[in-house]
Amino acid sequence: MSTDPYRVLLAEILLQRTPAERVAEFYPSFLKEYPTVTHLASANVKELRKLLTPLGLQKRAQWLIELATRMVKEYGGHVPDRQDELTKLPGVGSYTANAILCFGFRRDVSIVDVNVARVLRRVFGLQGRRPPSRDEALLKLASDLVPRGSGPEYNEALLDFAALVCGPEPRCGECPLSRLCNFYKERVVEVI
DNA sequence: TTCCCGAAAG
DNA sequence: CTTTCCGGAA
Repeated sequence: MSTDPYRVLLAEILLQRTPAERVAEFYPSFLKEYPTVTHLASANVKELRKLLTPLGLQKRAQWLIELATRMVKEYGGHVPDRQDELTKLPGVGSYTANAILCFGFRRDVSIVDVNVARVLRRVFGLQGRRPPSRDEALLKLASDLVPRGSGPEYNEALLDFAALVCGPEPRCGECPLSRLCNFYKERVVEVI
């Protein structure tokens, strides 16, 4: 796992509303073109946009350049390591900021995307259908669950679990959590 | 058609 | 609060 905050930032911006598998396909070429914050800050908008074409959301080209430019000017060419500073940057919301803090700086913060939210709601029997970023109860729960010292490993596992096992169509038959999952219990009752 | 490791703008 | 950004695979 890459722990260079810049690489994490770049990856997380590319992953927004974009399948991880397709990002993985193009990420190496991005990193080769723009290996550091400084390279990205002086990037050509049109070239960057061309690289982004197969991934969609081309606003990200403008975001990335402004982002890098401001990191050079305001943070000495480094990625800031505070949530409030990160979310001031274009294209960086609460989710992306937490992902950078976790995977780039090894902070034990929670990372709650729509998939993780689905898992937590199922397991703990929560109702919410609001966006995860505004569901305070869910965020509190998610935060309390992060094991001290293992934030990155825990979050990566949870993300993968949400994608591979507890997806939109849950695979309860091969799920190790079914015994303690509220959703599974309700489901069994439903079948009977 | 929906969905993808969201954020900004309206 | 809702819409828009965005292409491509399933």
